[in-house]
Amino acid sequence: MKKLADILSLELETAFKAAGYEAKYGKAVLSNRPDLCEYQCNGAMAAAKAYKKAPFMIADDVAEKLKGSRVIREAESVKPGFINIKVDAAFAAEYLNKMSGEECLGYEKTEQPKTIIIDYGGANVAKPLHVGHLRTAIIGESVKRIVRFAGDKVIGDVHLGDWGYQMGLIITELQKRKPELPYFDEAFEGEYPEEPPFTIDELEEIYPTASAYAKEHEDYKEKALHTTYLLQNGHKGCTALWNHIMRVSVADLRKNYKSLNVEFDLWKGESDAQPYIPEMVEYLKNEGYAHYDDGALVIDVKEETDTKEIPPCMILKSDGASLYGTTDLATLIEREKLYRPDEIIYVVDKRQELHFVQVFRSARKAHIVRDETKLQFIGFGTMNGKDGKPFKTREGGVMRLESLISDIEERMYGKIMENRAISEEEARNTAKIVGLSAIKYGDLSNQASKDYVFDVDRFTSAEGNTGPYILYTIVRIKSILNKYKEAKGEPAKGIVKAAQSASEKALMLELAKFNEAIEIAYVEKAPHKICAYVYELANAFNRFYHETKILAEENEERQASFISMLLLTKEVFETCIDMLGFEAPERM
RNA sequence: GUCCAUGUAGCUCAGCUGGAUAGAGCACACGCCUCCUAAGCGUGGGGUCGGAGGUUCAAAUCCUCUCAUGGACGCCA
Repeated sequence: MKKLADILSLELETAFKAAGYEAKYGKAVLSNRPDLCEYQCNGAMAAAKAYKKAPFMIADDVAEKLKGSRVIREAESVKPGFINIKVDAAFAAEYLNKMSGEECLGYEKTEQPKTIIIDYGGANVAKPLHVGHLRTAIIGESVKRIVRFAGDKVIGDVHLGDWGYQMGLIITELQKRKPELPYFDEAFEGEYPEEPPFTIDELEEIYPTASAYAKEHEDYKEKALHTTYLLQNGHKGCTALWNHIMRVSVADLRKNYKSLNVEFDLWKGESDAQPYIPEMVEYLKNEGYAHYDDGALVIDVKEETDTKEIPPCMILKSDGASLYGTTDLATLIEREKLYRPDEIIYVVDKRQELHFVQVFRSARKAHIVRDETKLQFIGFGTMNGKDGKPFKTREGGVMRLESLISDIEERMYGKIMENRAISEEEARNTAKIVGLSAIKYGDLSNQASKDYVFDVDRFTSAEGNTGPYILYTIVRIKSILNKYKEAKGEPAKGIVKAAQSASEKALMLELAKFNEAIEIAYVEKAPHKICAYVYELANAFNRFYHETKILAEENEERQASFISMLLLTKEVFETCIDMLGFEAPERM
């Protein structure tokens, strides 16, 4: 359904026209002086020049024509030429009732759904997730959910780092430790065992050990490089081991992502792109898109309008090996072939922006993607500690995601036990839910492209603009609804009556902004806009809550209206936080 | 060196396709639970919007210059 601001604009346009001015000046925007009005129109000042007339005279004319509007209850012309607007309370109630009857709470889904691939996560096989993987997972998941809600067909791809030197290292280290395994016996003819020769814990220990060892020992490093080569060229034993590594590691990754409420539709990796590379390289050479420069095969991506030198995109190193960009281009070939996406969104650290400029330009130039395929880079900033430097453990190492999460859960658990007398099991469970909201909201409430300070105390504190504060608000609503249900049965939707108090009306207008907030977040792919909206809504609700006795209200009709509004508020909240990637507990 | 981003209250951040007195939260000082979860609500102090010019009736917002910080700049991912 139409956004409230648009409905108001329509009224204004009509009024401007009726008063003899161009309709385009009649645009309603949210008031920046809530003490004076709810919406405002600045068009009279813009029109003043065109009509060579004092702005307040125009505003007067328009305000006069707005009298009798069903939507606008009050339109006042003020000082230089503002038109201050108050929405009709009955109309607002009507609007909410319509909202609660609609599938997406009044948000209009896109008419022509696009197919969009979101590339996020980027976990590395056999390496534990660490805080560096947090932002892409959280932001990517939220963008995915927003876009999906908006009606597009979305495919989330984790795009695993599952190919290359790291795998060679792991296999080499395995051979050193367990040389008797059949995978290393070139004469072995039988079936390899189904059981992997290691556990996930061993696997996660093996990589850092091997990596460190290789740096010190040249012969070991060469062996690892050779093993990588063997793997990439289909060596039987290596491939079998690689499959084991993949299975064990991916199972563990799934578990970890699940606890973050992050779900991928595709578990593709760099290895999936490899089969496309030889043909792609031939194609690039034959068609003249790529050429040799300093021994390396590159694609020139410079453009006339560049303000700085953009280096070429490298396809093959001078030793013939492929690179990051090669895999990315080959991945694009696969994606075009399998999914024909209208758009591909990469949620990646912003420091990689140049790399993606090179890849995108190469893909266009060489027609690896169709001209109409949109390629978008969403770069996010660094997660810093309280000292403003990249987030580290107290010892200065990289913090594993698991420990970060359990730290936060522990904190939330303590807080819950302080405040409520509930079973340990429920407290643990609630701590998980609330803890996740603390982490995610703390991240998402910042603009993605900026660096931000990850402050555990602040995020978990539940005072101010935090996940726990939002959840607390929702829990309050649930509590009232449950009590009402016990006493009077199932609450009824869509019977909201005109507001009678200021805080009630403020809440209603806040609810009515839902579709606009989602649209902005969708267009800008900006989860923090949803956070801002949810926070405003929570404030509006809590103010209303404080001065309104809902369950004690004696007027049945009025109480039913309150309850109906609460149902809608809860639904709006839950829809929003679902887009942020977390949920609310029953109690906290 | 070149290019990009950022700079808003003591701290953490919104606002940036120009509009009225620049907003939150934390912290600080107060006030509010015989009443639906006080993890709440309210009141107050706190600002050269990094600096200087310019465009405009109107600039935190647009343009130019400048300072500070961070980042990226062909064989890593």
